[in-house]
Amino acid sequence: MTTRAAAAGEGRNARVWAVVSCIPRGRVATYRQVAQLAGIEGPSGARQVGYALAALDAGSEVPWHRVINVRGEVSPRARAGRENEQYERLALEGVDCDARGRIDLARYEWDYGGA
DNA sequence: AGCGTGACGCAGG
DNA sequence: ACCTGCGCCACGC
Repeated sequence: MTTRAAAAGEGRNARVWAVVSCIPRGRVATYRQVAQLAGIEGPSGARQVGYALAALDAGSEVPWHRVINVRGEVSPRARAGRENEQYERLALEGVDCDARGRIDLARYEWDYGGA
């Protein structure tokens, strides 16, 4: 599963995790946004972020649940069950989604420039 | 040194 | 608004 990526040796994934850790509670950021803040520019930057989060270790202090896709949805993962956890964690922070499982980005998207 | 794994975003229809 | 195809990089074995 290629997890536990660079637990000690920090590479690009650590960069992503650092950015995600900066997302305020009650806010969400898109993969694309995290990629940009992490300095990963490119058409597939968001994917690189997804890879980095996928490599995150369970029990990590990184608020990975605050990262969603541009549609305002939780990206479907390989392992079923975790997806629900993400929505649950967000709900605990006051981030709700509609019946379709979509989060209002206009309302919850992290505005790093306004803080 | 090479292959498989893995949480996306955009353009086009 | 929805669906489909394509591009992409880091890490473990």
